[in-house]
Amino acid sequence: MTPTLAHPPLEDASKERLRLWLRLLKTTRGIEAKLRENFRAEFDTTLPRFDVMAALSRYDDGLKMSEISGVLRVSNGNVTGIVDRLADDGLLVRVPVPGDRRAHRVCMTQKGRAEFARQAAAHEAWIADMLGQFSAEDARTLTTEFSLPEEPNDP
Amino acid sequence: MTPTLAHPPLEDASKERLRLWLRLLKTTRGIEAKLRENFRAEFDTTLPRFDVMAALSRYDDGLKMSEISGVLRVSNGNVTGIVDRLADDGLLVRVPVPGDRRAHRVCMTQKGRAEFARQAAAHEAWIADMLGQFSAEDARTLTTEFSLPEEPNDP
DNA sequence: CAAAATAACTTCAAGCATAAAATATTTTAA
DNA sequence: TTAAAATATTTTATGCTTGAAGTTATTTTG
Repeated sequence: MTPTLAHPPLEDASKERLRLWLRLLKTTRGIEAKLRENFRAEFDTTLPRFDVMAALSRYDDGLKMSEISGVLRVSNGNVTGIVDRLADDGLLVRVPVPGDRRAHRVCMTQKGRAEFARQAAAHEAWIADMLGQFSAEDARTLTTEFSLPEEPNDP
Repeated sequence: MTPTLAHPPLEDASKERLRLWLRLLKTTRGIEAKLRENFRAEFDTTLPRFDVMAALSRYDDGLKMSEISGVLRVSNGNVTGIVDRLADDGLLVRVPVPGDRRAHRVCMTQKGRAEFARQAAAHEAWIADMLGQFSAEDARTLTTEFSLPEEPNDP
Protein backbone atom coordinates (compact mmCIF):
# COMPACT_ATOMS: atom_id res chain seq x y z
CA MET A 1 0.00 0.00 0.00
CA THR A 2 0.99 3.67 -0.37
CA PRO A 3 2.38 5.23 2.76
CA THR A 4 0.47 7.98 4.54
CA LEU A 5 2.24 11.32 4.25
CA ALA A 6 2.09 14.63 6.03
CA HIS A 7 2.38 16.38 2.67
CA PRO A 8 0.71 15.42 -0.58
CA PRO A 9 2.99 12.90 -2.28
CA LEU A 10 6.05 14.30 -4.01
CA GLU A 11 5.32 14.19 -7.69
CA ASP A 12 8.16 14.00 -10.14
CA ALA A 13 10.52 16.94 -10.27
CA SER A 14 8.96 18.22 -13.46
CA LYS A 15 5.60 18.78 -11.81
CA GLU A 16 7.14 20.37 -8.73
CA ARG A 17 9.19 22.74 -10.84
CA LEU A 18 6.11 23.70 -12.82
CA ARG A 19 4.30 24.42 -9.58
CA LEU A 20 7.20 26.58 -8.43
CA TRP A 21 7.17 28.49 -11.70
CA LEU A 22 3.46 29.17 -11.50
CA ARG A 23 3.82 30.39 -7.95
CA LEU A 24 6.76 32.61 -8.87
CA LEU A 25 4.81 34.07 -11.76
CA LYS A 26 1.75 34.77 -9.66
CA THR A 27 3.85 36.42 -6.96
CA THR A 28 5.89 38.67 -9.23
CA ARG A 29 2.85 39.62 -11.30
CA GLY A 30 0.99 40.55 -8.15
CA ILE A 31 3.83 42.72 -6.94
CA GLU A 32 4.26 44.30 -10.36
CA ALA A 33 0.56 45.14 -10.50
CA LYS A 34 0.77 46.85 -7.13
CA LEU A 35 3.90 48.75 -8.15
CA ARG A 36 2.28 49.89 -11.38
CA GLU A 37 -0.72 51.12 -9.45
CA ASN A 38 1.46 52.98 -6.94
CA PHE A 39 3.69 54.56 -9.59
CA ARG A 40 0.63 55.75 -11.43
CA ALA A 41 -1.13 57.14 -8.38
CA GLU A 42 1.89 58.72 -6.67
CA PHE A 43 4.12 59.81 -9.55
CA ASP A 44 2.03 59.56 -12.71
CA THR A 45 4.67 57.30 -14.23
CA THR A 46 5.16 53.66 -15.16
CA LEU A 47 7.42 50.79 -14.25
CA PRO A 48 9.25 50.79 -17.61
CA ARG A 49 9.97 54.49 -17.24
CA PHE A 50 11.27 53.89 -13.73
CA ASP A 51 13.43 51.04 -15.00
CA VAL A 52 15.09 53.28 -17.57
CA MET A 53 15.70 56.02 -15.00
CA ALA A 54 17.10 53.45 -12.56
CA ALA A 55 19.51 52.15 -15.19
CA LEU A 56 20.69 55.67 -16.01
CA SER A 57 21.06 56.57 -12.35
CA ARG A 58 23.81 54.00 -12.01
CA TYR A 59 25.97 55.61 -14.71
CA ASP A 60 27.02 59.21 -14.27
CA ASP A 61 28.01 59.59 -17.92
CA GLY A 62 24.72 58.24 -19.16
CA LEU A 63 24.18 55.29 -21.48
CA LYS A 64 23.83 54.86 -25.20
CA MET A 65 20.47 53.66 -26.46
CA SER A 66 21.82 50.21 -27.17
CA GLU A 67 23.41 50.07 -23.73
CA ILE A 68 20.04 50.76 -22.13
CA SER A 69 18.41 47.92 -24.03
CA GLY A 70 21.38 45.72 -23.12
CA VAL A 71 21.20 46.46 -19.41
CA LEU A 72 17.42 46.15 -19.23
CA ARG A 73 17.29 43.29 -21.74
CA VAL A 74 14.55 44.86 -23.77
CA SER A 75 14.44 45.55 -27.49
CA ASN A 76 15.98 48.62 -29.09
CA GLY A 77 12.73 49.88 -30.52
CA ASN A 78 11.15 49.66 -27.11
CA VAL A 79 13.76 51.93 -25.56
CA THR A 80 13.29 54.51 -28.32
CA GLY A 81 9.69 55.13 -27.29
CA ILE A 82 10.28 55.23 -23.56
CA VAL A 83 13.25 57.58 -23.89
CA ASP A 84 11.22 59.78 -26.26
CA ARG A 85 8.54 60.27 -23.64
CA LEU A 86 10.96 60.78 -20.74
CA ALA A 87 12.80 63.37 -22.83
CA ASP A 88 9.49 65.11 -23.63
CA ASP A 89 8.99 65.41 -19.89
CA GLY A 90 12.45 66.96 -19.44
CA LEU A 91 13.70 64.10 -17.28
CA LEU A 92 16.56 63.19 -19.61
CA VAL A 93 18.33 64.33 -22.74
CA ARG A 94 19.94 62.75 -25.78
CA VAL A 95 23.50 64.01 -26.16
CA PRO A 96 25.28 63.39 -29.48
CA VAL A 97 28.40 61.27 -29.13
CA PRO A 98 31.40 63.16 -30.55
CA GLY A 99 33.04 61.18 -33.32
CA ASP A 100 30.08 58.89 -33.98
CA ARG A 101 27.11 60.55 -35.56
CA ARG A 102 25.00 57.41 -35.26
CA ALA A 103 25.07 57.26 -31.50
CA HIS A 104 23.50 59.26 -28.72
CA ARG A 105 24.27 59.23 -25.06
CA VAL A 106 21.19 59.46 -22.85
CA CYS A 107 21.75 61.44 -19.64
CA MET A 108 19.43 62.37 -16.81
CA THR A 109 18.73 66.02 -16.25
CA GLN A 110 18.86 67.65 -12.83
CA LYS A 111 15.08 67.43 -12.81
CA GLY A 112 15.32 63.76 -13.74
CA ARG A 113 17.73 62.98 -10.92
CA ALA A 114 15.57 64.77 -8.37
CA GLU A 115 12.43 63.02 -9.56
CA PHE A 116 14.15 59.63 -9.62
CA ALA A 117 15.43 60.06 -6.07
CA ARG A 118 11.88 60.50 -4.81
CA GLN A 119 10.60 57.58 -6.84
CA ALA A 120 13.40 55.25 -5.78
CA ALA A 121 12.80 55.93 -2.10
CA ALA A 122 9.08 55.20 -2.47
CA HIS A 123 9.82 52.10 -4.55
CA GLU A 124 12.12 50.68 -1.91
CA ALA A 125 9.52 51.28 0.78
CA TRP A 126 6.76 49.61 -1.26
CA ILE A 127 8.92 46.55 -1.83
CA ALA A 128 9.98 46.38 1.81
CA ASP A 129 6.31 46.43 2.72
CA MET A 130 5.21 43.80 0.20
CA LEU A 131 8.08 41.47 1.08
CA GLY A 132 7.64 42.15 4.79
CA GLN A 133 7.20 38.45 5.48
CA PHE A 134 10.91 37.92 4.76
CA SER A 135 13.52 38.83 7.36
CA ALA A 136 16.77 40.38 6.14
CA GLU A 137 18.40 36.96 6.52
CA ASP A 138 15.63 35.10 4.69
CA ALA A 139 15.73 37.64 1.89
CA ARG A 140 19.47 37.27 1.50
CA THR A 141 19.23 33.47 1.46
CA LEU A 142 16.49 33.45 -1.14
CA THR A 143 18.32 35.97 -3.30
CA THR A 144 21.24 33.59 -3.40
CA GLU A 145 19.09 30.56 -4.15
CA PHE A 146 17.46 32.29 -7.08
CA SER A 147 20.58 32.85 -9.07
CA LEU A 148 19.79 31.26 -12.37
CA PRO A 149 22.53 30.99 -14.99
CA GLU A 150 22.44 34.17 -17.07
CA GLU A 151 24.58 36.15 -19.43
CA PRO A 152 26.20 39.27 -17.99
CA ASN A 153 24.53 42.50 -18.97
CA ASP A 154 26.82 45.37 -18.08
CA PRO A 155 27.34 48.04 -20.72
CA MET B 1 36.03 48.47 14.76
CA THR B 2 33.65 46.60 12.42
CA PRO B 3 33.81 42.84 12.61
CA THR B 4 35.11 40.82 9.68
CA LEU B 5 32.36 38.77 8.05
CA ALA B 6 32.21 35.85 5.68
CA HIS B 7 29.39 37.58 3.84
CA PRO B 8 29.12 41.26 3.00
CA PRO B 9 27.50 42.95 5.99
CA LEU B 10 23.76 42.48 6.33
CA GLU B 11 22.21 45.76 5.38
CA ASP B 12 18.85 46.70 6.78
CA ALA B 13 15.91 44.49 5.81
CA SER B 14 14.63 47.07 3.35
CA LYS B 15 17.76 46.81 1.21
CA GLU B 16 17.83 43.02 1.35
CA ARG B 17 14.18 42.82 0.33
CA LEU B 18 14.82 45.17 -2.56
CA ARG B 19 17.69 42.97 -3.67
CA LEU B 20 15.46 39.92 -3.49
CA TRP B 21 12.80 41.66 -5.56
CA LEU B 22 15.28 42.66 -8.25
CA ARG B 23 16.61 39.12 -8.43
CA LEU B 24 13.09 37.69 -8.61
CA LEU B 25 12.19 40.08 -11.38
CA LYS B 26 15.30 39.32 -13.39
CA THR B 27 14.75 35.58 -13.03
CA THR B 28 11.08 35.54 -13.97
CA ARG B 29 11.60 37.95 -16.86
CA GLY B 30 14.40 35.79 -18.17
CA ILE B 31 12.25 32.68 -18.03
CA GLU B 32 9.32 34.50 -19.60
CA ALA B 33 11.50 35.71 -22.44
CA LYS B 34 12.65 32.18 -23.13
CA LEU B 35 9.09 30.84 -22.98
CA ARG B 36 7.86 33.53 -25.35
CA GLU B 37 10.64 32.66 -27.77
CA ASN B 38 9.85 28.95 -27.56
CA PHE B 39 6.10 29.42 -27.95
CA ARG B 40 6.69 31.55 -31.00
CA ALA B 41 9.17 29.21 -32.62
CA GLU B 42 7.43 25.92 -31.84
CA PHE B 43 3.75 26.79 -31.89
CA ASP B 44 3.45 30.25 -33.42
CA THR B 45 1.59 31.43 -30.33
CA THR B 46 2.13 33.65 -27.30
CA LEU B 47 2.23 33.32 -23.54
CA PRO B 48 -1.05 35.23 -23.02
CA ARG B 49 -2.80 32.94 -25.50
CA PHE B 50 -1.39 29.92 -23.67
CA ASP B 51 -2.53 31.35 -20.35
CA VAL B 52 -6.10 31.67 -21.56
CA MET B 53 -6.09 28.14 -22.96
CA ALA B 54 -4.61 26.84 -19.71
CA ALA B 55 -7.34 28.53 -17.69
CA LEU B 56 -10.04 27.07 -19.92
CA SER B 57 -8.48 23.61 -19.82
CA ARG B 58 -9.19 23.39 -16.11
CA TYR B 59 -12.95 23.89 -16.55
CA ASP B 60 -14.86 21.44 -18.71
CA ASP B 61 -17.84 23.74 -19.00
CA GLY B 62 -15.73 26.70 -20.08
CA LEU B 63 -15.57 30.07 -18.43
CA LYS B 64 -17.39 33.34 -18.89
CA MET B 65 -15.30 36.25 -20.16
CA SER B 66 -15.31 37.89 -16.74
CA GLU B 67 -14.30 34.61 -15.13
CA ILE B 68 -11.27 34.40 -17.38
CA SER B 69 -10.16 37.88 -16.39
CA GLY B 70 -10.81 36.99 -12.76
CA VAL B 71 -8.76 33.80 -12.86
CA LEU B 72 -5.89 35.35 -14.81
CA ARG B 73 -6.17 38.71 -13.03
CA VAL B 74 -6.09 40.72 -16.21
CA SER B 75 -8.51 43.36 -17.43
CA ASN B 76 -11.75 42.57 -19.24
CA GLY B 77 -10.76 44.43 -22.38
CA ASN B 78 -7.58 42.45 -22.54
CA VAL B 79 -9.39 39.11 -22.56
CA THR B 80 -11.72 40.29 -25.31
CA GLY B 81 -8.82 40.70 -27.73
CA ILE B 82 -7.05 37.46 -26.90
CA VAL B 83 -10.25 35.41 -27.09
CA ASP B 84 -11.10 37.11 -30.39
CA ARG B 85 -7.86 35.92 -31.93
CA LEU B 86 -8.05 32.41 -30.46
CA ALA B 87 -11.61 32.13 -31.77
CA ASP B 88 -10.48 33.31 -35.21
CA ASP B 89 -8.03 30.42 -35.15
CA GLY B 90 -10.79 27.96 -34.29
CA LEU B 91 -9.27 27.04 -30.93
CA LEU B 92 -12.28 28.12 -28.90
CA VAL B 93 -15.84 29.36 -29.27
CA ARG B 94 -18.13 31.84 -27.54
CA VAL B 95 -21.36 30.14 -26.49
CA PRO B 96 -24.31 32.33 -25.44
CA VAL B 97 -25.39 31.73 -21.85
CA PRO B 98 -29.08 30.76 -21.74
CA GLY B 99 -31.00 33.14 -19.54
CA ASP B 100 -28.45 35.94 -19.60
CA ARG B 101 -28.06 37.62 -22.92
CA ARG B 102 -25.15 39.73 -21.70
CA ALA B 103 -22.88 36.79 -20.98
CA HIS B 104 -20.93 34.35 -23.10
CA ARG B 105 -19.31 31.13 -22.07
CA VAL B 106 -15.95 30.50 -23.72
CA CYS B 107 -15.23 26.84 -24.47
CA MET B 108 -12.31 25.13 -26.13
CA THR B 109 -12.96 23.29 -29.35
CA GLN B 110 -11.65 19.82 -30.03
CA LYS B 111 -8.90 21.43 -32.07
CA GLY B 112 -8.17 23.74 -29.15
CA ARG B 113 -7.89 20.89 -26.68
CA ALA B 114 -5.57 18.93 -28.95
CA GLU B 115 -3.36 21.97 -29.57
CA PHE B 116 -3.27 22.86 -25.90
CA ALA B 117 -2.25 19.34 -24.90
CA ARG B 118 0.82 19.58 -27.12
CA GLN B 119 1.68 23.05 -25.87
CA ALA B 120 1.25 22.15 -22.21
CA ALA B 121 3.58 19.18 -22.49
CA ALA B 122 6.26 21.30 -24.15
CA HIS B 123 5.74 24.07 -21.60
CA GLU B 124 6.24 21.71 -18.69
CA ALA B 125 9.41 20.35 -20.24
CA TRP B 126 10.81 23.85 -20.86
CA ILE B 127 10.17 24.84 -17.26
CA ALA B 128 11.62 21.62 -15.90
CA ASP B 129 14.73 22.35 -17.92
CA MET B 130 15.07 25.99 -16.89
CA LEU B 131 14.46 25.21 -13.22
CA GLY B 132 16.67 22.13 -13.41
CA GLN B 133 18.86 23.47 -10.61
CA PHE B 134 16.05 22.76 -8.12
CA SER B 135 15.35 19.25 -6.90
CA ALA B 136 11.75 18.22 -6.42
CA GLU B 137 12.17 18.83 -2.71
CA ASP B 138 13.79 22.25 -3.15
CA ALA B 139 11.07 23.27 -5.56
CA ARG B 140 8.35 22.27 -3.15
CA THR B 141 10.00 24.12 -0.28
CA LEU B 142 10.41 27.29 -2.31
CA THR B 143 6.86 27.11 -3.59
CA THR B 144 5.69 27.13 -0.01
CA GLU B 145 7.99 29.95 1.01
CA PHE B 146 6.75 32.15 -1.79
CA SER B 147 3.15 32.21 -0.72
CA LEU B 148 2.42 35.89 -0.48
CA PRO B 149 -0.93 36.99 0.92
CA GLU B 150 -3.38 37.17 -1.99
CA GLU B 151 -7.08 37.23 -2.67
CA PRO B 152 -8.57 33.97 -3.94
CA ASN B 153 -9.30 33.92 -7.65
CA ASP B 154 -11.49 30.95 -8.44
CA PRO B 155 -14.46 31.60 -10.70
C1' DC C 1 -43.77 49.37 -12.55
C1' DA C 2 -40.45 52.95 -13.61
C1' DA C 3 -35.99 54.61 -12.29
C1' DA C 4 -31.65 53.62 -10.66
C1' DA C 5 -28.05 50.67 -9.85
C1' DT C 6 -25.37 46.84 -11.20
C1' DA C 7 -23.33 43.56 -14.33
C1' DA C 8 -21.22 41.59 -18.71
C1' DC C 9 -18.96 42.74 -22.25
C1' DT C 10 -16.70 45.72 -25.97
C1' DT C 11 -14.39 49.73 -27.64
C1' DC C 12 -10.94 53.21 -27.26
C1' DA C 13 -6.62 55.68 -26.40
C1' DA C 14 -2.16 55.40 -24.75
C1' DG C 15 1.76 52.97 -23.67
C1' DC C 16 4.71 48.75 -23.60
C1' DA C 17 6.98 44.91 -26.08
C1' DT C 18 8.86 42.26 -29.80
C1' DA C 19 10.81 41.16 -34.38
C1' DA C 20 11.88 42.70 -38.70
C1' DA C 21 12.96 46.20 -41.98
C1' DA C 22 14.87 50.67 -43.05
C1' DT C 23 18.39 54.39 -42.54
C1' DA C 24 22.63 56.25 -41.55
C1' DT C 25 27.24 55.84 -40.25
C1' DT C 26 31.57 53.59 -39.36
C1' DT C 27 34.82 49.88 -39.95
C1' DT C 28 36.95 46.23 -42.57
C1' DA C 29 39.16 44.29 -46.14
C1' DA C 30 39.95 43.19 -51.02
C1' DT D 1 39.92 53.33 -52.64
C1' DT D 2 35.96 51.58 -52.50
C1' DA D 3 32.63 47.73 -51.90
C1' DA D 4 31.00 44.95 -48.20
C1' DA D 5 30.20 44.08 -43.49
C1' DA D 6 29.21 45.67 -39.05
C1' DT D 7 27.10 48.93 -35.83
C1' DA D 8 23.65 52.35 -33.82
C1' DT D 9 19.42 53.76 -34.06
C1' DT D 10 14.62 54.50 -35.69
C1' DT D 11 10.52 52.92 -37.97
C1' DT D 12 6.88 49.67 -38.83
C1' DA D 13 3.61 46.03 -37.98
C1' DT D 14 1.41 43.32 -34.66
C1' DG D 15 -0.06 42.04 -30.27
C1' DC D 16 -0.50 42.66 -25.11
C1' DT D 17 -2.10 45.60 -21.27
C1' DT D 18 -4.46 48.93 -18.67
C1' DG D 19 -8.03 52.22 -17.31
C1' DA D 20 -11.87 54.62 -18.75
C1' DA D 21 -15.88 55.16 -21.29
C1' DG D 22 -19.69 53.15 -23.78
C1' DT D 23 -23.51 49.61 -24.87
C1' DT D 24 -26.81 46.47 -23.76
C1' DA D 25 -29.00 43.50 -20.42
C1' DT D 26 -30.47 42.38 -15.81
C1' DT D 27 -31.52 43.24 -11.05
C1' DT D 28 -32.76 46.16 -7.30
C1' DT D 29 -35.52 49.47 -5.20
C1' DG D 30 -38.65 53.23 -4.26
